[in-house]
Amino acid sequence: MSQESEVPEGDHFSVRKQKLEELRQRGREVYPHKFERIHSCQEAIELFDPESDEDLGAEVKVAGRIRGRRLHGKAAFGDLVDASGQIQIYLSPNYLEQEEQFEEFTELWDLGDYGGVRGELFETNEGEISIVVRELTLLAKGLRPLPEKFHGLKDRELRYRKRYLDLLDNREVRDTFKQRSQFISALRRYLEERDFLEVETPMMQTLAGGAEAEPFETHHNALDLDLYLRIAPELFLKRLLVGGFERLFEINRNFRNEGISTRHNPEFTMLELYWSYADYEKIMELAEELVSAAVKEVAGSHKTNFRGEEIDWSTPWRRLSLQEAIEAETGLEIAVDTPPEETRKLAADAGYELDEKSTAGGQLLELFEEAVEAKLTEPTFVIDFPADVSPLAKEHREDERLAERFELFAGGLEVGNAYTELNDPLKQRRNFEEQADSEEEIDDNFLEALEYGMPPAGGLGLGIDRLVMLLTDSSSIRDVILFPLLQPRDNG
RNA sequence: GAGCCGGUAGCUCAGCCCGGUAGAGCAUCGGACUUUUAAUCCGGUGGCCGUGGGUUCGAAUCCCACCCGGCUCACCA
Repeated sequence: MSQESEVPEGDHFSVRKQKLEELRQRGREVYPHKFERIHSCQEAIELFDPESDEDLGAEVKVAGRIRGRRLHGKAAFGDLVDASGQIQIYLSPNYLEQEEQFEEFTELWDLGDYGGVRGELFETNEGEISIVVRELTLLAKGLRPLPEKFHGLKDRELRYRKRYLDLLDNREVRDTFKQRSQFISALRRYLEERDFLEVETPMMQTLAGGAEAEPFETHHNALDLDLYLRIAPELFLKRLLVGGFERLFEINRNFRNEGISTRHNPEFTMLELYWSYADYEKIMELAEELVSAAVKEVAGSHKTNFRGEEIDWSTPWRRLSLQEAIEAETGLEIAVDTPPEETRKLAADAGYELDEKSTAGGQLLELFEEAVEAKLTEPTFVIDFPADVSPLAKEHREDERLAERFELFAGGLEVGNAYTELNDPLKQRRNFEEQADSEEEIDDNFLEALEYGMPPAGGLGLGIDRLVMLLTDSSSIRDVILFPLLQPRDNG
């Protein structure tokens, strides 16, 4: 530096602020507006010609964050990182156009600062393609130290609260979220290519219907109107079937005011699609083609690993009825209309403690969830659910005690739910009335829409977060949601 | 909501059983060093030991409550 160092001791933050001031006093812009980057780090490396006899190769102009720095008196090395990768920069007063930039770099720059670099490519004695720096531009001063590079950021709480640091330090995290994006993009493309229309329906609803879940409540001031965040888009998407859209889908958030777990975040992403004139058989074919194609596209293979087990997404997928699934796992043959107390007793004898449910179907479902669900590793359609737990599904064409409904499981997780949609407005009203608690309001506007005539249709819901968990071998849903909900803290 | 585990320097971690006044590596600061790459060498700074209470002459350490997080379970998708 010019005379004595102006950088006294102190904590990281104040030391860096003083360096920033010192740079400003030297006339340096600390947060410039732009930088004409010409090459990514990766492109710069690829530009290097190992055959050339020249000491110095092509001129490049790169920008990124300084993640490593090795100072050697009159020489210095730095690692410049951008989204494409990283490249080493080499500084020496001999090469810099402004010699004083050398001590700026060694004394006033810090790890984590953003910088732009112009210089020529060369290969070091150790064989690393590097840039000998001619001109150095500070692009943004960092005031806090980044987590240590070698061990990375490990603290789970910090990783969720400060996801930007997690992304900076942990490559797997970056890869997971890239794959999430690619997966959703692949699903969308597949559906668009088949003439499905993407729509958006209300997140804020006066009645939270389409699923059974506790909603979040909110309020519109100007209308003085209580509203709910949606728990499902289903009832609105079906209105659009009435409106004549024959193939449609929505990829968006649902909100459920329930417990948080490794499989549950209060807001989560669902794909829901509806297809006029299709039934649940056709929806099964679509679902397996859609998901296996998207998995293949993102993973490069139909096989993925989840919690140490391989999942093979090749079609066709296994199909078995709910009753078959229960019998295969427990040996219990239980009819859909076996009274709930009896089912509970039979299950208890077989070693399954069930919560009390009011309906026969509810008790059967409980047994399935308890005994079977976690064991369904390979993609499996469990079909033909009890009608009394499927109020939005059409009754089974061969057995009115059943609904034409399937759920999709993989890796022990429920990832999909689908029906031949109920389009009989009178039956739908009866189902709502039978199901509704006395307090609960029925969505009359939806029923009115059905009364105008909804075409026969199949519908499907896919839990995107859980599919991404399976795709990326993430054991917690928080690892596939960039900012999972956490209890707020003072610092974060 | 319940059970178990965890919270010590900016980061990664020891110390806790068995109480005696706070440690390491990286980062940071000062010094040496012109091809290093987890650079190296020498010397420093840095802590309300999650919060509050209790026991004790003395608490990071033992006890109680609470906060935050993780895992398992419950509710659910």
